[in-house]
Formats: sequence, structure tokens, C-alpha cells
Amino acid sequence: MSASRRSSEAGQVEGNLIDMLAQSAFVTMGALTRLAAENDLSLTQLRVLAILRDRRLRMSDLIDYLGLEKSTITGLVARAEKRGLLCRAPNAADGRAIDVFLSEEGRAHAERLAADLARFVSQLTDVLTVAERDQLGILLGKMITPLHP
Amino acid sequence: MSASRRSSEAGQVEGNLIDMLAQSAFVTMGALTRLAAENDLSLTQLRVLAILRDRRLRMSDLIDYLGLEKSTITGLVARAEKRGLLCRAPNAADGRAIDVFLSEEGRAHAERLAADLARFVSQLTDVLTVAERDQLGILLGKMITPLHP
DNA sequence: TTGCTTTGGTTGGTACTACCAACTATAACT
DNA sequence: AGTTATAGTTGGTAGTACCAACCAAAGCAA
Repeated sequence: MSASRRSSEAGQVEGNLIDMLAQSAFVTMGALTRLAAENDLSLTQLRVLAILRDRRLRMSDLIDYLGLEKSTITGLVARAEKRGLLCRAPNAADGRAIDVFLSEEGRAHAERLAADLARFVSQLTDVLTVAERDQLGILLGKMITPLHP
Repeated sequence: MSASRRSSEAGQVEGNLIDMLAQSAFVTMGALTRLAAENDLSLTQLRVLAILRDRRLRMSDLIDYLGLEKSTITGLVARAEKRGLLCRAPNAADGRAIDVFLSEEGRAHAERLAADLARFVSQLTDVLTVAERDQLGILLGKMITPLHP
């Protein structure tokens, strides 16, 4: 596992896949966390903005996307709403449900974050050739797509 | 960015590298978080155990590894110590410093976690051929190694 | 050597995350 | 209609992570 920055000591470039996946996850999450912090957001809030960028969801959908307790979502959305990042509105079809979607300000935030993230990732993948980048995208895609049918 | 599980809708398997990296990071982090939760740990505590698995560090080193505020580390280590996962001892060479290292129980925990993680990752990479797995490890390694010289 | 600065860690306080259990209200089922 | 299931909220707890303020040992300087 070895979540540290230097768990696989130099030399063995191929490393072990477990370490590589865990480490790249931590690196990416670290970057995302920093990115969020720079924009005065938490990682979870950043996720919410990202998810809502091209969707209008009910609370319960958001729960599915994030895999968190509903009370957690309530608080999350409430704080984000208070900050003007997103809006709540009753769902037209279901009297129990509440829809959530980005406000103007939230959308602007989300766009900026997406751009920043893109910049970070390209910096991270700079060391790879274009072919390698494609290859990496394909492999990760193949690994992940089974998870969301 | 699109941190969601299904941000890149079906079809374009190659996806876009940014999405793929972010998503695989979230998937991996999700698994790590679940793994940690099953063992009654937080993600950060799991990281600490992973880092200390083959090291004895001073607090300040731990700060570097985790990239968190020192007061955060103090609390983290204090709670883990109270739970018997790790030990604190004054550093022999520097009167100000405190060494941190795994207890027996902490070590056992860490081993178990490493095994569980390995199991999870292999399940995740099951869809890949052996050659693809190697390739993925190489690419991730190449991408990450520059970050820890 | 005495005094100033830097480094290593802790303490106290705040905001947020995330969980659980208990609750209200609408919807769906029989 | 009456029961059951679903959608969200509220209240309470533990943990994460930050900041500012602090103490003590170490390093450096005059």
C-alpha cells in the first residue's frame, strides 16, 4: 500500500501496480484538495460542483453519486447554498424531492476549477509522450468503466 | 473534471485523460476510505499506518509526508496513540523532536490493510490483461516518480 | 556566555465532514 | 383508507484540518 510519496524507492520504475494506483490517487487527491482549498472549498464541495456542472439532480441522486449519508448531503448542500454556490428547489414531479443545481456563481466557480484542474493534470502528464497519454487514458478508462454501467 | 462516477457517458472508452485520472483517483480513494472505515480508521489514519509501516519518523517528517498542519498531526498521532496503534518516544538526537512508530497492534493492522488493499486493487484491475496491467504500472510510475526524487 | 532567532511540538478555538438515530411529509401499495 | 416505503431534515457525536498563540530545546551571534 504505502501511501507515502516515496514508498517505492528509486530504480524500479515499473513499480508495483498497487503502489502506483494508490500513490497516483493520493497525488491526484492532494492536487484536488489544494485546488479546492485555493478556491475556498472542501474536496467534497468541489466534487459536488463537478457533479452538478452538467446536471440538475435530486438530493437522493447526489447521495448516490457521492456515496455519503443523506444527512451529510443535507449539510453539504445547505452550506453551499448559503454561500450562493447552488440552489435548491422542490421537484415538480415528486412532492418529497428537492432538486439541486448550480447557481450562476457556482457555475463560474466550476468552470474555473475545471480549467485549473486541466492545467494541473497536463503538468502531471507532461513527462509522458502523447502516445503514452492516450494509452494511459485508455487503460484507466477500461479499468473504471465497468464501475458505472 | 467531473468527479462523478458517470461523468463521461458511455461510448468514448478512451475518455479524456483528465476525467480518467480524477475518476480513478476518486474510485481508489473511495475504496481506500471504505477499507479504512471497515477497519475503523479514517483515510488519514490509514495513510499514517501505511507510511509508518517501514519507517520510524519524527513528527516533522510525518508533517512533510502528509502535507498537513503540525497541529493536525499532533491530534492525529495523539488519537492513534490512545488507540494503541502507534507509539511516541523522544528523539535521542534532538531534545525537541518526538519519534513516532507503529506498535505491535498497529503493525498487525497495517499488514491486514495492505492485504485487503491488494485484494481490492486486483479486483479493480481484473478487467485488464497482464500486459495491460504492466503497462499501466509503468505509465503511472513514470508519471509519479518525478514527484519524489 | 548571554541574548535573539529558528525549529519542533502542543494547546485552544473554529468550521466542516460524516455518521447515526429520530423525526416529518409525501408517495406507493394492498 | 391504512400501512409501508421513500425523501429530506434535525440534533448529537467524533474526527479532520486549519489558525494563532504558546513553550522548550537548538543554533547562531555578538
